[in-house]
Formats: sequence, structure tokens, C-alpha cells
Amino acid sequence: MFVISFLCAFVQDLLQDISDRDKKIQYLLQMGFPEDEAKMAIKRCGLDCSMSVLIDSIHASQSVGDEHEMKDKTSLERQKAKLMEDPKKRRKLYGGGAQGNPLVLDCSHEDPMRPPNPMVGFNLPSDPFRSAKRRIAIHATGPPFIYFEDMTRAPKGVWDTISRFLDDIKPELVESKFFSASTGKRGYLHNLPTDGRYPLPLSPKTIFDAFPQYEKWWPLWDPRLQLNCSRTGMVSPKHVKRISRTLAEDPGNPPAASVQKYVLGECRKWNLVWVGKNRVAPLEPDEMELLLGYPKHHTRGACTTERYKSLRNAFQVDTVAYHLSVLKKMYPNGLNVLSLFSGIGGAEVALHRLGVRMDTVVSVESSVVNRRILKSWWNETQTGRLIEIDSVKSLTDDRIRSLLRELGGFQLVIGGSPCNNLTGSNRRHRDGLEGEHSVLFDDYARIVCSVKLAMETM
DNA sequence: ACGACTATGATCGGATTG
DNA sequence: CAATCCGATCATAGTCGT
Repeated sequence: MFVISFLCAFVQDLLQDISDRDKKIQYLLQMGFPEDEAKMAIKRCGLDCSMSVLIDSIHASQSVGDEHEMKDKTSLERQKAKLMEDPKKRRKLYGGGAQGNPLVLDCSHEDPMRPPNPMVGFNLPSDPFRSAKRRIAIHATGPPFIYFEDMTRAPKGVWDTISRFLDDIKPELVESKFFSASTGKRGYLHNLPTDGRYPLPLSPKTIFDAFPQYEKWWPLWDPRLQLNCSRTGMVSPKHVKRISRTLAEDPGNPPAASVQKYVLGECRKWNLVWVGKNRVAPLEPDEMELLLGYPKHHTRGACTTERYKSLRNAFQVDTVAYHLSVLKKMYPNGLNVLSLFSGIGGAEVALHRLGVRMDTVVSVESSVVNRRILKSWWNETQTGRLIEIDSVKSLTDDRIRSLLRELGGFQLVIGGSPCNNLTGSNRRHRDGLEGEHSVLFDDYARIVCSVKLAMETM
């Protein structure tokens, strides 16, 4: 222990006032890479490239080494390794079928991106005791607890990289339809315990729980029970009218199969609800707030387009709250939260709805609209302190250290970095973690690293 | 009238998965 | 094979100031 804290102090000293190159090497060392490989990677990739490129580069060179090692393995292991190369056989080997999917995550061999089917995460409120077992390295346990969110279906390798940045923890892959009337597949990478979770009460689970007034207009041939709040492109009123007109012009009841298919496709695509006979309409911002677990009018004040924009990037509160619920017993007197990419404050709303007291929240959010939304919600509901910062870039090591001195520590570091360059719906710049926006993940990792380091040496 | 700026509508693939 | 997806670009029509 003494050696570890001595090393940390040593590393911390080094982090102050040293060049970019040294800083990058230090981070790589902190992550457990040998120094010579770290230096070699910087030499190969250049100094200007991001941390994720460096890490990929090291792993690429390491995996070449692994293949050589393979020759020394037993024939059984070789056979297994060969099986793993074939996705179909691999699935069989690990029983990835719809039923009887074993909820066991052996992190040493698990491919982090094979989602459970159904995508229930480690456990569900309906069966909280049937929990996936997982191992987290000693140095990765909290506090600080970390909680990172992003979309599940990022390009290949992205989640592996994210895991490597964050202590090799595997993400919990969850579809929010198990928690609310909205669907959405997300990965939540965290080091929170998974026993003793409990859900928020009273969240609507179907469209008709949430909006009973629409049930009478809902045609039998529209089987949707839940909505997808993530789709953002606004539907033009013209297009909505076109859909309604197509329907009205069909004499049949129910309408012809081709009309049904077209209308249903559009409804799914644009997340439309039935507001009248043959009449569909997009969700109002208020309705999205309800589905995502926010108080009504949470985003009021911003103009409509801004509200949609903010809501589409927001946490599904019920899902996040289920994971965070374990904090309530751990910190009955409150905790300090570092909230990165806070958006409209999904994490804060989740903690509040759980009844977890927040002494201080340091919130980093670049959008002025979102900052205003969070601030006004905070002033209405909270007694603790809110410190707002406009950019992750300005949260330097020094600033983190001074905040920690003032607050005594962060018990939770939570956030979801931009997915613009990860999502399949981005046709032009699906550049992965290197993308213009998604590269901000580097700052999440940097800040987590810095907070842990500083707290270890406090 | 003019330019700068903002909001809107139409249009655009592709990797991944079951 | 079909279904999925936390988006971006471009042209064009408004809006605001001078």
C-alpha cells in the first residue's frame, strides 16, 4: 500500500508541468502498459494522435505477440480458440440463444459486445437477485464510482477501447424498454455493485400507461406498445399530413397491407402516435420528458427545437436510476457528484428521484440551453450546491485537485460522451472515437483517471 | 435592396445484427 | 434478407439588421 501511494505521488508530481508527450506516456503507464511500448506507440503514431489511437496501436502489436504465444498452448485451448473465430460456433459455445442465456460474465474471456438477448443488463427489477457475476479489479473499485453511458451499437472495437480506458470494466448492456415506455439500447459501464438494486416506482411501461388518451385511436394493426425517443430528425408537418392522407384515402378497414406497411414504417421511423381517426402526430416535448423519466416541463423555457435536441441526447432516467439505486444505502447523508456531459441533468434527476442527497454537483456541460435547464431544475428541487463548468477542457488536473481539496472527494463520476461519430445513422462521419465529437470520450477517461489519482493521494 | 444569419425540408448510406 | 440507428449536409425560404 505504501509502495502504491508512493508511486501515485510520484506520478502525480510528474503530471504537473510536463510536456504533452510525457503526459501521454504517464497515462499509458497508469493503465498498465510497459513504458517501452508506450514510447514506441507514440513514435509509431506521432505525438498529435489521440489516446485511443495509441492504445489501439499497443494492443495491435501485443496481439501479434499473442499469436506467437498460442503455439505454446495446449491443443484443447487451441481448439477452443479456433471455435471462437467462428461466430456461429462461438454462439453455441456460450449459449447465446434467446432462452436459457446464462447470466454469467466471465470478464477474462467475454467479448464485451455480445449483447445479452433479451438485452437485460446484469439483472432486472423483476428478478434483481438473478444477477450476473462479474469481477472488477481491486484498483477499479469505488469510490469514486464511475458510470459511463453511450450507445450500444457503436462501430466495432469502440466498446473494447472504452473498456480499456476504464479499468477493463465491461459495459452493462440494457434496453430501456424494461424500465419505461421508451425503447433504446445503451451500454452503461460502471463499477457499482449490482446487488440490492431497486427501481423507481410508477414509471409507465407502455404507451397506453403513459398516454391513455391515445388508446382509442390506436389501430389494431399497429402493434407498438413502446416508443423510441432517440430518433431526432424532426418530421415536417407536411410529411405527417401526407401519411394521414394516404391512410384516409384507403377505403378498406383495415387498410390494404401495403398501406399498413408504409404507415407503420413511418410511425416507427418518426415515433408517431395516434391522436385521432387516421391521424398521427409526433410526440410533444412534454411527452418525451414523461417517457424519459423527467418531470413535466423539465425543458420548458427552451424553444421547441432545442427541447427536442436536448431530450434526444438525454439519459433514460428510470434505467439509470435502477443502476444508481445502490448508492442510497451507501451514502445516506449525501454525496458529491462529478457530472460530465450533463446535458439536461439525467443523472441528477435520477439521484433526486431515488432520494439520494447531493451535497455538491460539479456539472460540465457545453450547451448554454442545457445549463439553464439544469440550473433552474436544481434551484427548484435541491438544497445542495451546483457548480457549473462549460467545457471539459477547462477541467484540468489542477482544477480537479482544487475542487477535491474543497469538497473532500467525489463519490460518483458520471456521464455519457457524444455519440455523433458512433451512431449508425451518421452517414458522413461515423469515425468512431476519433470523430470530431466522440473524441471527447478522451476527456472523460482523462478526468476519471485524474480524479482517482488525486483521491488516492489525498 | 442587400448581406448575414437562422430555421426548415428534402435527401442522403452503411455497418452490424439476427 | 430486412430492420436497426442519440445525424449531417445542402438548398432554400424566412428574419433581422443596416
